[in-house]
Amino acid sequence: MVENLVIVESPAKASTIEKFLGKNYLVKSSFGHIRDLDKKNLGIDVKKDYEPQYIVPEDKKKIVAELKKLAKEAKIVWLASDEDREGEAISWHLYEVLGLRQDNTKRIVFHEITKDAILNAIKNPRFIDLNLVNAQQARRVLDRLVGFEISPILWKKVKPALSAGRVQSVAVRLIVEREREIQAFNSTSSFKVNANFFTEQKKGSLFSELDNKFTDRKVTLDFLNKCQGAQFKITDIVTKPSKKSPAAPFTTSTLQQEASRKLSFSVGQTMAIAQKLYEAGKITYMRTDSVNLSDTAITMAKDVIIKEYGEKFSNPRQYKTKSKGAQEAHEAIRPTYLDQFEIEGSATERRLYDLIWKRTVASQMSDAALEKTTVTINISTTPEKFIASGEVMKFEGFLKVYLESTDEENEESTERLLPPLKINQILDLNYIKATERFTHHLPRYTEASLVKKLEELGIGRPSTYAPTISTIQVRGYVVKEDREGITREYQEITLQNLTITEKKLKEITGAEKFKLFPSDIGMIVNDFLVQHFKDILDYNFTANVEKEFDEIAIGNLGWTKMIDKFYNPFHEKVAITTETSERSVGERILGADPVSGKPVMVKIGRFGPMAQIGVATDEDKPRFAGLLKGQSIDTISLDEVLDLFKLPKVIGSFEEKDVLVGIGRFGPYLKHDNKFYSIKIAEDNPLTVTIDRAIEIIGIKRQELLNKVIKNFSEDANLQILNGRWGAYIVFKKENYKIPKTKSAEALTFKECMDIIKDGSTKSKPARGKKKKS
DNA sequence: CAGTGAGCGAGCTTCCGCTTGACTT
Repeated sequence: MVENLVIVESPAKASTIEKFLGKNYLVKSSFGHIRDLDKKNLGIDVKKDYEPQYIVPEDKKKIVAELKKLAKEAKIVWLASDEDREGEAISWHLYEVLGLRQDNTKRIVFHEITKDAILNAIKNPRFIDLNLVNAQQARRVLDRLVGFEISPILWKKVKPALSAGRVQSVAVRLIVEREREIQAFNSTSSFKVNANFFTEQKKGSLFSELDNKFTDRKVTLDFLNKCQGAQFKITDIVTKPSKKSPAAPFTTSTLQQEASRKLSFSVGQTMAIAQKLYEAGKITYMRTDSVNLSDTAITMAKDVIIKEYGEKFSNPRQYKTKSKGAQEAHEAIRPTYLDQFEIEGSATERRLYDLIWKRTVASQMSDAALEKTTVTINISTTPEKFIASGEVMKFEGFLKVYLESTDEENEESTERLLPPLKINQILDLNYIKATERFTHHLPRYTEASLVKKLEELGIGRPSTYAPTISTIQVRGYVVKEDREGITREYQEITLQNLTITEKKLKEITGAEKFKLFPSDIGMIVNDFLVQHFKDILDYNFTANVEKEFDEIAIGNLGWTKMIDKFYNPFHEKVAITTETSERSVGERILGADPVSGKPVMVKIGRFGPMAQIGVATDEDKPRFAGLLKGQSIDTISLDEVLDLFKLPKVIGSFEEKDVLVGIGRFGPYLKHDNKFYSIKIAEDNPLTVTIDRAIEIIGIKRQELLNKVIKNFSEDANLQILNGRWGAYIVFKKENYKIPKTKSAEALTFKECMDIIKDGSTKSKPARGKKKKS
């Protein structure tokens, strides 16, 4: 029997702490929350003052039973869950469920996993803070009420199995509104003018930009005409020191952003890799909103920096959090041992570790010192000026290790090293080039930039960013995809050797990679929610209720009182909306069909977005067509819809059989000789695909099928060895069998195959259907 | 796998935040 039982939230933490505490302490983990509201119904007795109906979920019963047993044997139970709202609630639930008593229970907290911090916590126990617990109950109950009362309205009015919630619905709203801004955006163009001068007998060159942009071609030409034969003189040189400071150590959100920008990881991937590193003891806890480093970490960093880079590079500092609603129960994300420059592990683990190491070390290094020089160049014939700017690094500082990336698209910079220059120097013009540039719409969100935005709004927590991003995609509100850019023409006008030449050039614009786009369902659900639940969809809703949770946490407000004030008007709104709102299928009438005169509309059907000509009556059946991937109810035009009804059609013949192009359940396809061939929208347009291209597609598919077969057997046509996604496998009568790793697929004989089949142990199970509930 | 598409409708779906495994393909 052990005298002291310590309960923390995470098992990795438990084993670390146990080492610090010695034999008299047994450290166990609760694996997060051990109780939650009943899931089968609302889980709240609204009539009994919102009494929560807590149950221990199935997958937590085992750990609860074990803790209960250990608690009974221990003299003192130390509740050491995190020091935040959720952590306090975990301690309280443990207290209740394990049947603890005041006299044998102590509540302790620490923000860093160091021996000093733990021992210090043990010396300063307190009791469970019920006000903080109540703030958590209010948070929990509010989220349940919002989610479980609004979602069923969506099932009724839009589509079954949809969901709404305080966090996810706002995330979707951000994406829908950004998309609409982008659709409404009108790009304008202007001419950016750069000049390049010779210096020092044509050895060097000086690059500069005009302090003005011209709105059209004519004004630009006028300007260039004036510059022909003009004199260019340096009138001013200003040199100013400047500095750059390192970014704060990683939190969950900034780690997700940097791993996305620098390593192209999705937020889910980043968290999965970080979890591995954490469990291996390589980094501190990865779900945190704090930028704090422990004293030991700061000392460690200082030692490493002085040893590796020298005294001048060291600048120990502590950062302050800027994010709204941060609870700072943990340290920032950092390497456990800063003197471990690299680690063993998979490539992604090593890369993420490297990123964390650099960020942490850089945060403890000196500012970089720069010198910025701005040179003004007058033009004798016109008041505009050219500006050349240069930057010289005086001291590298933290930049030796790491520089944070930004979300902005990389605009070409004119800042570079300048050649030696003097005031009143006359410059010899090489060329002036005016390039037409277009204004940009705001960028679409990536997973990581959406997390950043949510954090700014104080919505969601480190532990939920990745799951939220996943939920809105799983529900089909949002898709992450690439979009190909379009080719755009732009003009370039050059003055060189006293002649002006004009060129038309082409560039690709608007290409997107791994960006979040709202789906039709996402837009319809969003519009419905914004219309009927404006206050909950408000970007400040969370911030406002957080203020009330804070009041509850300091004992100024009763939690059921707060909920009551929210629930009464909310529930009434739910009832009214259920009663009176129209079914919402996002129907949009685009005009009349030029052939029949019947109305043409788009809306959400049973199987997704569709177009329809005519309305169902007793004698008339409407015609239907599914929308293509990439088309949206919100933006599709009448012509595009009419095109959809031109399919299916025969586009020619091949091997004396018709080739048909159509759009089916799984997108556009070719049909030939009763076989189907998918058409990829990114590569071909089903409406304009030619017979020649169709034959090519058929050929490619046939070749793929040939490559797929590794071996046929004359003994039995049912038996084949095929090449699949996971290597070679055996197919026999439509069942798949794995090939033991010891055998080579090509060399297998008929008998060996039949033995494998008879044995049956490597038979693959049928593809998993819908997840069974646990 | 491939031209579905409202109306009677079984029973089900859903929230946010703590934490890790179980699972194939």
